[in-house]
Amino acid sequence: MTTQRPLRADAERSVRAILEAAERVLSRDPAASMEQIAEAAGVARATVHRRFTTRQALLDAMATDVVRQLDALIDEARPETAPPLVALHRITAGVLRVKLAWPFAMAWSMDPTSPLAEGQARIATRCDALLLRAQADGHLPPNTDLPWTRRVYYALLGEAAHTPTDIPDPDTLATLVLNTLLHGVGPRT
Amino acid sequence: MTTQRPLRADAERSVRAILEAAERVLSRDPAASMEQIAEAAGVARATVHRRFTTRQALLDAMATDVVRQLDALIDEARPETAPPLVALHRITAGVLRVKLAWPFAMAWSMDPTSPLAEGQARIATRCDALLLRAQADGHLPPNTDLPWTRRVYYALLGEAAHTPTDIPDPDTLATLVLNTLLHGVGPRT
DNA sequence: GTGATCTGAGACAGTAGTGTTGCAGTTAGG
DNA sequence: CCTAACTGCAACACTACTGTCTCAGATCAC
Repeated sequence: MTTQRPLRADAERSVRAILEAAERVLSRDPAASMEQIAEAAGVARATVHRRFTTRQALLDAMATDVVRQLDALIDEARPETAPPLVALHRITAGVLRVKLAWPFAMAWSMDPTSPLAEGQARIATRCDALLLRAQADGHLPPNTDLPWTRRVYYALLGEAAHTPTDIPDPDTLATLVLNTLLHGVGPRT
Repeated sequence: MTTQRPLRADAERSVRAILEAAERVLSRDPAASMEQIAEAAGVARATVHRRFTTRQALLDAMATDVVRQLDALIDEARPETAPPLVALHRITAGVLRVKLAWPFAMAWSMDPTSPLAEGQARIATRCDALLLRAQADGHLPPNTDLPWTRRVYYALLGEAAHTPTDIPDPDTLATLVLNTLLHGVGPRT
């Protein structure tokens, strides 16, 4: 939808500026107009429509970009070969980085009404596979409810990314998320 | 804003129908128009505007109603006298009931951009007080991060309410939420 | 029953956003 | 350097929603 033949350098710059501006503006107000996005990007409204024929196309581009980042980040964590908890920590920190930089795109791309069911499902599957490895290593009980576990994991990620403190460290947050996921907030016996 | 002198019986009925229709429609599409809401309520669009001068007024009324339900439900759980975990279970089940019946109003009333900061804060305070009692009874460790605990609790409530299964039982869900909150998904040692 | 209140229907003006187009001027790239 | 690609600007048609108003008729409350 967005690319047909390679764009010229300045056009490529416009695309980036628009995507980043859209993130800034929409994370503050999801109903913001194309005009507000254009203004924040420092381009004319017509230019936004030239690069993204429709508002929906812009949102899709943002979501696609985020999903691509997530896939890449999971690859880098070596989820099939690294020790499960290590891979889990890497992925958690990586996802938090993306969430902190692209909160709107992230939320939208994982929304059930978003047109990225395929990407969502692929990521969920990879997540489940890693959780199964963790289970095999005894970090999860044999009778674990896998869907519930994944949903709790997602929810904790979302919550951690909303931390009010300034400039949170993704690795610290990842530790918090995984500790909470595995052991809850109750006393360690 | 909404009530000045007691409404006539039929007007009261319209108000209820509109509120319930708004919940149905907006939980499917948060951007739905007043016309769609009116149609779902079985009244004319003008009637919606007569009862709620503005779209915002309608949303506020929904949120206010939900906050009132939450306060009542917390009262009934006797959070200051009942054993902390018992009160917590009652409240959890109650909140889940409200969340299942009023998902949109609930989300909107707890949204940071919603104009109900006061109610949100009061409920958070009551929640914290109960968590402190649980801590005093040894159900939470002494060094507990209370805000994080509360946010995890909220997140788990939200996740449990999105359970895809049909007609989930609030008490079963409450047990799941509290077990996960206190012990996580890892193996019980 | 009677008057006050509420409703549906329809029309109205006003606002705001979307997506398109044409054109003159700028910029990138071979 | 010269062409093709890109941009800003301004205008345009279009759609959709909001909020208001009027009025005739239904419904409630006393």
